[in-house]
Amino acid sequence: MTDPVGQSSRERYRAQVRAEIKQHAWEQIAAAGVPALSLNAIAKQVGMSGPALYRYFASRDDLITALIRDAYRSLADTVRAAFDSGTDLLGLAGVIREWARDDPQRYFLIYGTPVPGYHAPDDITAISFEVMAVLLEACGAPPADTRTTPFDAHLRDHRTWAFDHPAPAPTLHRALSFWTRLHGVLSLELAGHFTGMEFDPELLIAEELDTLPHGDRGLDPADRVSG
Amino acid sequence: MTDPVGQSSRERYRAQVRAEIKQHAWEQIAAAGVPALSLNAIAKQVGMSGPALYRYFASRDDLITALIRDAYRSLADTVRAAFDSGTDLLGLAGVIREWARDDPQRYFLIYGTPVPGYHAPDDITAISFEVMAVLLEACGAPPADTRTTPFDAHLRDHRTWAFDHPAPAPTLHRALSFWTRLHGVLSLELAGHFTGMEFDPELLIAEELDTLPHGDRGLDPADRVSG
DNA sequence: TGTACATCAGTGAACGCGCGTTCACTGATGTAC
DNA sequence: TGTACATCAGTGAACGCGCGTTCACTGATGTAC
Repeated sequence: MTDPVGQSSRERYRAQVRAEIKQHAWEQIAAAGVPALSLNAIAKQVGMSGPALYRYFASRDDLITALIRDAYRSLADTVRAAFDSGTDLLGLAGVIREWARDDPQRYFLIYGTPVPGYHAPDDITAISFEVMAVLLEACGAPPADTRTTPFDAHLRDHRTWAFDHPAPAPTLHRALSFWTRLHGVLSLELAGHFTGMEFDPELLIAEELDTLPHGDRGLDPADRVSG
Repeated sequence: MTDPVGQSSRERYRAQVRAEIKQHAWEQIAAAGVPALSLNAIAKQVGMSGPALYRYFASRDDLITALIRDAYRSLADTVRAAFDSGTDLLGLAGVIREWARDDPQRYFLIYGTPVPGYHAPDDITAISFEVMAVLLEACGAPPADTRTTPFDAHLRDHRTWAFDHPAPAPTLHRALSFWTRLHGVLSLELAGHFTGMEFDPELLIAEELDTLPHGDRGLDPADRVSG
C-alpha cells in the first residue's frame, strides 16, 4: 500500500492532518499572536478532540517549533527561487517584503521578540543560513578596485561563520547591510511604527539598497575611503 | 499631610508600591517574556495577595500599558539627555544600543512583535514622537547644495506627520535612515540572529551611520546624484 | 488635643475558565499468512 | 481470497494547575470638627 513517493496511505493521511493542524495554528497566530495559540482550540477547528493532537505533535512547543521551521523553509525557498530566476537585490527585497506582509505574524515568529532561553534546533538555524547564502550569492564579487572600509577589515578577521560560502569581506559587508537595512524598515513597518507617517516604505527600501556599500551605483570607490 | 510636591503620604506610598510592582513585572518579563507575566506571581514577590494589585492597576493589560509607557519614556529621556549634552548621531546610536542591551525585553516590548489588534493610547504615541523629534534635531539641516534623491522628492509630498517639527525632506530622510538602519542591526543582534557570526555589531552600526544620506562624510554631494 | 468619621490598602474565599497533558479504551485500517 | 493479528487514529474522562478577576470584609491611616 505504498505509492511512488514511498508513502503508505497512512503516512499520507498523517501528513495531511499535520498540515491541516498547522494551517489552523497559523490562522490563530495571525489573529491573536503566538501567546494565544491553543491546542484545544485548534483541535476544535480541525474537528477532533484535544488529546488527538498528540498523535501529531508531541507538545505545544513541538508544534510551534514546526511552525518556525516551516516559516524559515518558506522564506528560504522563496528567496532561492527568486534569485535562481534572475532577480536582483532590489527584487529580492521586494520578494522578502511581500513574503513578510503576506503574514506579518509569520515574519515576527522568526524575526520578532525572542523567547528568553529558547534555542532553535540545529536544522532550523541551518535553514536560516540558506537565506544568508542566497544573499551572499546575490551580492556577488565586489569591484576589484574597491577600497576596504574599517568594517571590511574587521570582517576579514571575523568571517569563519561564512566558510561554507566563502566570500570576500566586501561581499559579506554588502550582504549584512542589505539584510539589516531591509529588516530595519520591514520590522518597523510591520509593527506599525510608521503609522501616521504617510511615506511609502518601498521607496525608502529602494534607496537604502541603492546606496549599499561596494555597489556599482553611488560613488566612485576612490571617494569611499574616508575614515 | 502634604509635602512640598503636593503629594499626600498616601499618594507617595501608592507611587512607591506601583513602582515596586512594575519593577517585579520587568524582572518577570526579562526572565521569560511578556506572555509569562502573571499578576499573582508579582503579588507574591511584592509580598501581598493577588487581588491587592487591583488597588494599583485596573487589569493585567493596564499594567502592561504602563510598562510600555515607561519604556518609551525611558528611551525618550535617555535620547533627549544625550543629545542635549552634545552627543552626535553616532553617539546617540551608542546610547540607544546601550539602552536596548540593558534590557532587551524592554526594547522588544516596544519594537518587537506587535499584538494583533492592540493600539497604544495616544499619550504613548506622543512619547514615541519625542524620540523622532530628537533625531530630527540631531540630523540637522542638510548642506545647501545637496541634490535630492527620489525618496527626498517623495518625502516632500508626504511629511505632514512631521509638521510639529518642520524639517526639510533631506533631514527627514536622514533621520529615517538612521532610525531604520539602527533598528535593523539592533533587533537582529538582540534577537540572536547574529549568533555564530563573530563580527562586532557596533562596527557595522558605525559604518552604516557613516554612510547616511546627505551626510558630510562619505562622498561629495555631486557624486550622489545617480539614478 | 481628642473624638467621630471617611478613606482606602489589603485579605481570603470563591468563581469560572481554559490550559496542556495522561490514560485506558474503542474501533477502524493495514499487514501477513 | 479469507482470516488473525498488529498498528494506530481518535475518544472521553480526568488531573492538576494557575490564571485574571469579583466580592464582602477587616483594620489601619488620614481628615474634620
